[in-house]
Amino acid sequence: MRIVFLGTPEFGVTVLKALLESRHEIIGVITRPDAPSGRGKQLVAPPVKQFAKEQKLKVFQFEKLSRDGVETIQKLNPDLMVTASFGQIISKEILDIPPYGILNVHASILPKFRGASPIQTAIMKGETVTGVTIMKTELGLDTGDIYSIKTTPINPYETAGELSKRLADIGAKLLLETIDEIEYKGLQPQPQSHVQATITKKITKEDVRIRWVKSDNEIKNLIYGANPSPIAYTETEDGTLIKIYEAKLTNLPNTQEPEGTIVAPTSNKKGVFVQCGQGVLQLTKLQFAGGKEMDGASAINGNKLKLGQKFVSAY
RNA sequence: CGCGGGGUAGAGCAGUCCGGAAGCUCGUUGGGCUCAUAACCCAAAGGUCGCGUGGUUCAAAUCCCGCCCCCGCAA
Repeated sequence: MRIVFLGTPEFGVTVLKALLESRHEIIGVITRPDAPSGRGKQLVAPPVKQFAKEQKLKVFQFEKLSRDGVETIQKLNPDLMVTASFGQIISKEILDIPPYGILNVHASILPKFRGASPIQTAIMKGETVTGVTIMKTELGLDTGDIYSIKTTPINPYETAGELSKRLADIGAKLLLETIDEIEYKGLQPQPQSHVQATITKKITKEDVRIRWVKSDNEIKNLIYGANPSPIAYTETEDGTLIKIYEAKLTNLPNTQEPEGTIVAPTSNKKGVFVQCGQGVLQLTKLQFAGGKEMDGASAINGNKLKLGQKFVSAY
């Protein structure tokens, strides 16, 4: 089929790549405009654009697709369109263009975790299973009828980045299979159970501030769900910001210290062990402003953190 | 020209303001103690102090000039 692909970040690249290696023809790629990013506010192209350019595909960027892109898509005249974390709403006018409609690759088991951050949210909520859904793109937010679902377990110490990569691979494969079924076997989509739907919002800086009153396991899930972006953090009482990349559950008994305190481990091993609302969590990879990521022992060795020191825990 | 921090031994840091013998906590190697150890004791190796083979000086990690690299915030 002649396909127009719409996507923006790395997740989309994986899906686009799979389509490119398939029997289908990618007649156009639509992505969001370059945005100023990083130090110095340089314009950076979205990953999908970078990849598509390398592959010599036709790339179109629209500030607002529904407003500016209708004519372009009409001219391309695709059989099918595919979205994978595109990040923009698609108007009815565009939805009606391709005869096979628009398929969306969503990284959750719909109707659970609709919205912007299904992968991160699944980890933060301590889910043990997640998956990918191939569904019809509609006017609503991830409300379209479902064609197919594939599930996968979430590993205990899996980061959102790792999970995202796995789900992208799974999603890409499932998408191709689903297109085949639709085209050759006339697969029909099934409506979602809207009453059971849950929505995930964009993860904010405030969401990933560690609240030490929570349990060690909840905090661990927050840390892994926020990795590699935006990264969970805490701060010392003098206002030093510390990013936490990785942590380990310890099984150490609770101490008498208030939550957020760096406590002594049972062994003489060095490390950053923090008393949580319930349980003691070991911070194994952290980063201070201006520095690179380091392990817990290094933070202690360099006197960056000391035994008995407290992280701010009340907000 | 968005704001800011940093580059000193394998790791994390101090020393830089007020130039004058390269240090700290670990790690590594060897030895000792021990039933044993990631614990403890003793010893050793390991650094052109980011680069210029730049400038000032009797003397530069430290002051001045230029360049490279890393990172936090904000977006």
